[in-house]
Amino acid sequence: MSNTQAAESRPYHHGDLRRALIDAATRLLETEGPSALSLRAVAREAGVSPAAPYHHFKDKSELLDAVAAEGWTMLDNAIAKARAEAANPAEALDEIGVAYVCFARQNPAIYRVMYDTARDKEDFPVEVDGGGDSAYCKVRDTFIDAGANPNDLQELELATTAAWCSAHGLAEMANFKQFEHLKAALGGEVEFFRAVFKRLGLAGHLR
Amino acid sequence: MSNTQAAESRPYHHGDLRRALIDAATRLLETEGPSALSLRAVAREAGVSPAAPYHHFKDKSELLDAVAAEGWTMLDNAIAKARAEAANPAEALDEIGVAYVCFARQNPAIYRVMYDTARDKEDFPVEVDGGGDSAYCKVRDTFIDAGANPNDLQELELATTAAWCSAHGLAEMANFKQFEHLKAALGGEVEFFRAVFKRLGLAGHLR
DNA sequence: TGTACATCAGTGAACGCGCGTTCACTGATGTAC
DNA sequence: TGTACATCAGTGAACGCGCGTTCACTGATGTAC
Repeated sequence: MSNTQAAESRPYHHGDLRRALIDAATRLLETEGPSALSLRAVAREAGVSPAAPYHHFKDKSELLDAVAAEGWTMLDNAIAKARAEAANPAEALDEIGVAYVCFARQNPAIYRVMYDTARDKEDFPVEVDGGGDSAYCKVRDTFIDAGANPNDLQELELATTAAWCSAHGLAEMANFKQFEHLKAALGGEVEFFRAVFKRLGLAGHLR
Repeated sequence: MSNTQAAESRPYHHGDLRRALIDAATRLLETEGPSALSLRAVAREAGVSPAAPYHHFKDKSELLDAVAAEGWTMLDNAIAKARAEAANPAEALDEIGVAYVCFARQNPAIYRVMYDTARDKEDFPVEVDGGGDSAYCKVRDTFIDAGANPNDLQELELATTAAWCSAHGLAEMANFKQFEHLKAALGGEVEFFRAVFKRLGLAGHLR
């Protein structure tokens, strides 16, 4: 009806279909769940034909990779924020954990895709080596801040791994019904997460 | 060709098709991966027609539930064994963790199905309440053996949850390439798992 | 500034596929008398 | 022990479906002269 090129009319070419497809996939993922995520459904959600995505992604898995990559960036940011806002390094470890699990709880389907694609590649999408600023490195550096010996690399990696696995495990199980009375007793879900990390005492027995 | 009713000829009725279907699903899962697990493929693997499974399972998800249930039983047994064989309660906590992760590593696809069906139900398939002998209860009781106050239920549940989440997280990430040099440095995968649990110090700071 | 043309980003119809499930059926098994 | 019959556990063909991907195409955009 309208011939303006504003919001309601479809543009001649799509401003940025790549972006729109990633957003559409994310939206679908969170509203319909991972099993509903087909390339056709993503195209439908974005309002383009089923063939259009192929101009931006080699195939379906490349789209999923892009969604996952965006998820890791979001998670990186959440961790950086938690670290920056913590009062001290020991608290930072707990708060990073809380932020991690909160991210997973708020974006469960994206979180799922992040690990599914990682598992397929048998590859952690965060650089473990090198002085990068990946999420993994941020956690490791926080252990050093908290008093870990920066020269005992093995101990440092074990500590980081242990912390990361705990957070991932909690993230995956956080929605189980069995935890509901614990959450209620502790005054909320976030408090429950914090209590679990405090119980783990991540920074408690550094040499 | 043969008219004996021994192994090579198909029996008139199938001795125990329900069992055979669960086994076929398990086999497919571990050889082809979760995405290959269709009801038709399971029937094919078991050597029956696509409609045959419907005499034993309402639908596909009921088959998956049965596979998952079997997995939980296997995991329960592995945990019971580790607990029984440990020299003392504190060691038992670590060894239960190791046994847990080893089970997941040896049956990755079943493990995946176990948690996928659990997640769909938002339900831990181990009884948390009641004096049952589920895996969860075994871990909790081991904490009591190790000196936890049996009357501080909240602390007890937090400890059990923290331990369980750690094990689950490690199980999901154990195959990532980034851990390979840690495994090598520690003398093997199992030693790596043990080191992570020791680092977590599960029993270390009980009141 | 205007025109010719290559390139790019879409369309929509079509392909072949495997899926979950249903259906009417058949042949073996178990039971009542 | 023998027969009639209900029940049970299979078969195999068929259904409709949505999927990933390809194809020839078209219309808008950008560039060279």
